[in-house]
Amino acid sequence: MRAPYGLNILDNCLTCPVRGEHLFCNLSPQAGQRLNDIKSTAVYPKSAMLFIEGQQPRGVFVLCVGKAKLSTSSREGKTIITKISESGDILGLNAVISNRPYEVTAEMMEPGQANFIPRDSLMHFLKDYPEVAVRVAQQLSRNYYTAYEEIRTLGLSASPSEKFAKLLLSWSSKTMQDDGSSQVKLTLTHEEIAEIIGTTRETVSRLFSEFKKKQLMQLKGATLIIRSRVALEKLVQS
Amino acid sequence: MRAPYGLNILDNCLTCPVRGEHLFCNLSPQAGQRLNDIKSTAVYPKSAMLFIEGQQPRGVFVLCVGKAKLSTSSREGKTIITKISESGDILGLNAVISNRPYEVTAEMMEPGQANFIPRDSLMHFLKDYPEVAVRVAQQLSRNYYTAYEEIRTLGLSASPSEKFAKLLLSWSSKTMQDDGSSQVKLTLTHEEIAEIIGTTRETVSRLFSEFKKKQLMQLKGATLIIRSRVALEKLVQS
DNA sequence: GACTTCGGGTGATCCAGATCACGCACCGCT
DNA sequence: AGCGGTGCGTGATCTGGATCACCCGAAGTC
Repeated sequence: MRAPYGLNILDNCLTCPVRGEHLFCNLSPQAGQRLNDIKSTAVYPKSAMLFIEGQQPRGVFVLCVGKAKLSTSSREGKTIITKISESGDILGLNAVISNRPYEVTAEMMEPGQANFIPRDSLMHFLKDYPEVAVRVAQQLSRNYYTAYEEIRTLGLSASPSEKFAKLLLSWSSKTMQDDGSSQVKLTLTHEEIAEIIGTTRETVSRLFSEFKKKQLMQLKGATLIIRSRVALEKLVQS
Repeated sequence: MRAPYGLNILDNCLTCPVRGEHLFCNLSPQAGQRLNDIKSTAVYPKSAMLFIEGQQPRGVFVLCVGKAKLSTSSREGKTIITKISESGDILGLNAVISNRPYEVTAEMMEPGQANFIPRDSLMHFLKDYPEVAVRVAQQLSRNYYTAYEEIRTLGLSASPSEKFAKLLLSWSSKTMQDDGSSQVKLTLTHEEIAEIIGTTRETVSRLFSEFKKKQLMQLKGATLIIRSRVALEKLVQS
């Protein structure tokens, strides 16, 4: 299914994986060249940690292949997953720009590959190519919006069912069909889903049963079929 | 107590209110001049809305005098306050940079004054003065950290008591004494505090009694006396 | 084959905090 | 005074999920 990772894709890894809409796309030739010079590529096994919450920011990672989960933990070990990053995403940008410790832990969920750009090189790069600095600002601002959405979800939507419905909707919007239904490969465990919506594994289990019973979704093997977005949206308040 | 607001302070309003550490400080003379040209100043009464969640971004506001509360609401009217902004803060920057609707509502909590910079002017300003663009990126990144803290608080710390303790700590850190105690003027209603920590007014009332009983704090008129940070910190987990 | 490990399902119990429902003090009215 | 509005304190009740405690099946692995 997924493209194999290997040297053959290294080259186009920084060059606009899908729709060419990400940070380092459509740069001037010089900027592109410079970027190529300062980046280095590495392959990571499953469960590899790109960086860990609290570490000093070494640099940013541009995820090329594989998914990574971003999470924070409290001292007692409670963990929340704030984002599942995919190919093309830039990880660690905030920490690097503001020179504060990484605020999350980034862990590969499957074998994959990423470009690394050291902090110093990146900062110089931004100084030399102001066009890129503006792009970075916009990227940061998008990150902020995502975070804000998260705040709204956590702060405004009370019940686990609501957050679960939101999560399903966010999944379904990626693979929309014309008739309003959609199919998603379910790669997360109940435990992980629980950490995303801030509840317990048991509750997630019960939510699955409940939603199936209510005909909101259906499960065939690892394929999740979302029946109607409309019904889900009714569950979502905020 | 608070300095009166009036024309006499207009001029230094953009020039580094306290420690000169904010976005538009220490600019080159040209940049400073340009900034002066594109800004305009206005006075706002209590309860004035600088902008409202969902509006198209007209521009940014630099708060000069007065406090403003930033909040989001769900459709059913549940509201959370995400930040109490004070003099020197820049409001609406994210929306303007990314050209998305304002993600919060900004409402003056007391009469005050702010500089307004229209979106277009600001964007041109950033293009012309790349040094400032980097500063903006850093400011955005700080905003992001604040948002992230909020997520941690909402997502990781379970109980209202914990969040309340956190809030008290954040207040106390502004006016620290040597002996670890501190005094704060309490300007918020229980209702507002409830909206900050995501609970109900009644619970906030009970938290006040509880914390007083536990000798964690004391209330003299509108002055809140925080006894020991250490004890509060024990309540805070994440 | 016997083992552990991991993900998942489900019932029973419990409790913090939301909700409801008051009463009370204070302030600005006219 | 008399009145409404607003903020606060507190009891009584109810309930959604966390927690605990199992069991089960599938997939390694020795």
